[in-house]
Amino acid sequence: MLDSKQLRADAAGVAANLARRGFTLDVAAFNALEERRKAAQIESDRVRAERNANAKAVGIAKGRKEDPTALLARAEELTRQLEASDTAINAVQAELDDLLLGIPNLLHESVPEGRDESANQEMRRWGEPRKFDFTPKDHVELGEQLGGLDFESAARISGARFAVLKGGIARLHRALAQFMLDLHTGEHGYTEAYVPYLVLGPALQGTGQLPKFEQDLFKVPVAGAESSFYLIPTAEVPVTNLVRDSIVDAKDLPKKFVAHTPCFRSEAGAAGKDTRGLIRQHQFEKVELVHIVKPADSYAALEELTSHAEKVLQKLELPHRVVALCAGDIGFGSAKTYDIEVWLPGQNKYREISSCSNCEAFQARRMQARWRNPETGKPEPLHTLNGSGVAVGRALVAVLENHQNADGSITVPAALRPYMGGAERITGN
RNA sequence: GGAGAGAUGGCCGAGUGGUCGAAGGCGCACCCCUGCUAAGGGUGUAAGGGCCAAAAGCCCUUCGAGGGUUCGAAUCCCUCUCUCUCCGCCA
Repeated sequence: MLDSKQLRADAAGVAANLARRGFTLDVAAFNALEERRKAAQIESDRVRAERNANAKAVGIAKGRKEDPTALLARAEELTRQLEASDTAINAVQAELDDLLLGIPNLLHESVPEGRDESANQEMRRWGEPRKFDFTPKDHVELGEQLGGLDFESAARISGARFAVLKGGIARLHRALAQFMLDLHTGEHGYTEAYVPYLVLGPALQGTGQLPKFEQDLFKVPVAGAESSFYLIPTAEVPVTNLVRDSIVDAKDLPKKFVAHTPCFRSEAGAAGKDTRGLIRQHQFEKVELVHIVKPADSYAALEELTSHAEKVLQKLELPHRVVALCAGDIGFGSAKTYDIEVWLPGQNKYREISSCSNCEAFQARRMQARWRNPETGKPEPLHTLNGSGVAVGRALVAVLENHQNADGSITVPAALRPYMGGAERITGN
């Protein structure tokens, strides 16, 4: 959520920034609501102050054995007034919250202009797409030939957008996740976290998925309870919420977490898109990186986090490029995002395998996640960042397609062999 | 699932209807004294919001959450959540 002080002080500037993403901020509506809220709060505070003073006077009068009848009459009147002013303030506040929670984050000045992904800016490339002396297959064909990728069974069990992995490919999938965790904890200084996969609404509101994007989530009702669980769409949700409602000591920053979790997405708006293979599933695994940092450090942290995700692909010998998302393509809560795209020979193009975002204070404000700034002595919002390090399912796709051989077998990249019992190749069962 | 106990400020912990946002301690910050290795004294120290150009100051809210009783609730009542102990069950 945006800083409402900034919104009040510079509504036009905020609106101009949001317009870059194609979001129209109704400044007049905000100002009107804010005026109403302020008036209601002043009135409510005034009545409450009088009621408090009056109640105190009653106590004092009784202590002195004086007659409190007049004070009591006034008190009843004040209580009635208070009910009215509370109703008014609650109504305005609810409207204002709705408005504020639906406004996306401000963009960093370095974000390129543009309406859609065609305007994204390539920052760098690593590796050369391999020249095949045979026609490379895509991962679906490779996986089915190897007997390790079974979409038919998955469809029977759970319908579309699920997969069953078996044998060497299932192990490769597991190996990828283990490898990434070990790399990030061992070489990049992350603390591993194991977190809940079912979360409550406030956690999702903290990271920005709620209230606006409920249709993207799987909701799990609990018998007899009024609140439901949601399946996490990314580990970003439980991990970033580790600092919700807390004031972190400056000496404990930065915090860097890595977590491997399944992710669940309803893909409500993606009908017909990427229906082939493992690219877009309802359930997939991801290794997620989260940084909790001082505001002054967050852009350096974004570069660092992105480089950590790239390192995974480099060790797996997977050609890739880094792209700065343009204004119109950037996610709701992010101020700046780099996507990492891996080369997929089966599709003959680069496909997203990681998305690294600096959310600045956007999530921190929603979560009340703060640090005590030694310079001011005051609690101030932290900056939060997250990025995939990387998506395991898509990494599996990339390994299969990039390291395939003419006979349909897969060469296991050296970095993964320790996790594969030393195996150098995956062949059919 | 059953029975019981609890939830108060960064931490510990007092507080059962009225100047309680809350004693005391720890921690932290600053100051003073002393200076023979370790202490002694003082002051300050929650968050969120509002009025104000700003500071000062003042006001409101918050004692797990929500509701209720009351002129007035940390304190009484109800519901819920979480934690701990014992029993049951279980990976």
